[in-house]
Amino acid sequence: MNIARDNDGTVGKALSALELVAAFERPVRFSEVLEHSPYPKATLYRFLQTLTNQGLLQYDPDQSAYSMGMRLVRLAHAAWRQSSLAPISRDVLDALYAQVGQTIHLAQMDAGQVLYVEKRTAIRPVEMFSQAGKVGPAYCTGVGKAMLASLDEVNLEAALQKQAFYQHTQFTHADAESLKTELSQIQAQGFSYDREEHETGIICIAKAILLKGRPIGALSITTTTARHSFDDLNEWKQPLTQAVEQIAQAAKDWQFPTL
Amino acid sequence: MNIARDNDGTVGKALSALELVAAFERPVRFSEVLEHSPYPKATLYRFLQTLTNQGLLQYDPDQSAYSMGMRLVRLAHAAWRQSSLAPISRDVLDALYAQVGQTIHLAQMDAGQVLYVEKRTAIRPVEMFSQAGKVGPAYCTGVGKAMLASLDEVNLEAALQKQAFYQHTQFTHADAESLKTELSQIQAQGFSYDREEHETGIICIAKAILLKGRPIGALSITTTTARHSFDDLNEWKQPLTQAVEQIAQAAKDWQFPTL
DNA sequence: CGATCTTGTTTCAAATACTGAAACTTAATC
DNA sequence: GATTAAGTTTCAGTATTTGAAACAAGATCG
Repeated sequence: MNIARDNDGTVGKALSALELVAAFERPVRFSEVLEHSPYPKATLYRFLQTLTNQGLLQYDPDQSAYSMGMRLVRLAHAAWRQSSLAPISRDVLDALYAQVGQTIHLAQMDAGQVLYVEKRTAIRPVEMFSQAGKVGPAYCTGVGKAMLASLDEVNLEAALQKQAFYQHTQFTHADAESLKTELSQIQAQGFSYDREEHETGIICIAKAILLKGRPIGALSITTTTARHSFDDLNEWKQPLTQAVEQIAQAAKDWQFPTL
Repeated sequence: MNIARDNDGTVGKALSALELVAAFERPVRFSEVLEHSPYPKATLYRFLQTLTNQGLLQYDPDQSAYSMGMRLVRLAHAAWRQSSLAPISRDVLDALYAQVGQTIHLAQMDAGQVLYVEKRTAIRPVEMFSQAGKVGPAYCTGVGKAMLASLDEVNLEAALQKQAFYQHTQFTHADAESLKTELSQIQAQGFSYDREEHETGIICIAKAILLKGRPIGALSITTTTARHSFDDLNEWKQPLTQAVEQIAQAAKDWQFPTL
């Protein structure tokens, strides 16, 4: 998964150890981490100690297990506030949600994957980190394809390298070629669609948010095949476009960092 | 602020550089960071490069400015899910909120500070990272004092070292002595109060969540002097206690990592 | 109950990566 | 076009990291 990120000396290695712990999604014992680690015992041991010292990991002596540390939450709060589209998009999303009444996702790109930074849903208007911070694949989601379609040659190739092309449903793109064909279409029409490519029954229309020609995020309106047809999606083109433009404008004013 | 965290070789130093950028709460240029950094130019430069490579920072060539990276949000998502009380407390908080109808905070300890991991409010039921991940002082908040009061000798001393004792209002504790006196009271009565110590007009009742005698978090019900008197707070003792116990039980079942 | 195995922690010399003054390159300003 | 400021690279000296191996501390077994 992380191919090109480990070339950064001690810091890079320590972070890859952190990522290792994160992957378990539960507290893990030292030896479990060791099994999945490329580093020798002593080295990994010191990494985990350092990370724990630094508050990026937590150690529970009772279970003798490591889990992710709360310092990350604090740091992410800073990241979310200063580098995510979420804070500047709040009002726009509220308005859009009021208008269309469907589930809305705001996403950004991270390491070839889609990272959801904000969401609106009927049931629970906003869910915390349980939703924000979640990652998803780029090659089979509306927001993912929208962003890929407006990447330049170089960045696109890099991103495509990282796609897994796992066949989630019968509609999922199987390879880069097939995906590329759709990307040019998306580029032409300005909208991207998810036609049950990620999950059966789930469809959406999405549009990239551009700043200086580069995608800084994407916005999508999601529904189910039970409630709407593919054609219905197009009825949201106008409100979606308006919301995207408002966010783009806000980002421009806010001197938002380009990807 | 970070006194004892820098003794961890390269990783610790790099993280302190990251924290430096976080402190600005906006994109910063290299030289701005340098001014506030203890490291020489070349060293800091390499740190920022490494952090950027690793996705913990983002670099915007147009503004030539660094900001916090999205990888942090992804990592924090993992932390929040596996190490915060928030996921297991969701239903309890919903029920408590339904019952008392006041603002509710769920917090944990991080480096002597209070870290809010979940919240319920009337206006916007749950706010994302804009609320979760926020940090506050321990010495002058209900949740902070509740947790301090149930710490053991050693950890308490360590935590007290880190308190700023900034005089937010006329009611704020001015020093460790004064605070300690109240802590023993809190310990005796099992509840902690914020009597406008952090913000004028804001009062709350809080209670620590214990696991094996150690505080793993705290829960508070907040209101204003305009709407309630100090005595009114005691009417929530029962529901608050119940919620705290439910969360403690859930944490026990979940083998929640102790601080 | 002592032996054996498993898991976690520490040691230490060799190898490596980090350090930071200084030189250099750009870009901005006058 | 000269001057200053901001950012980037170099390089030898040095401090850190590395990881095999030895060690400790529990568990498990015969």
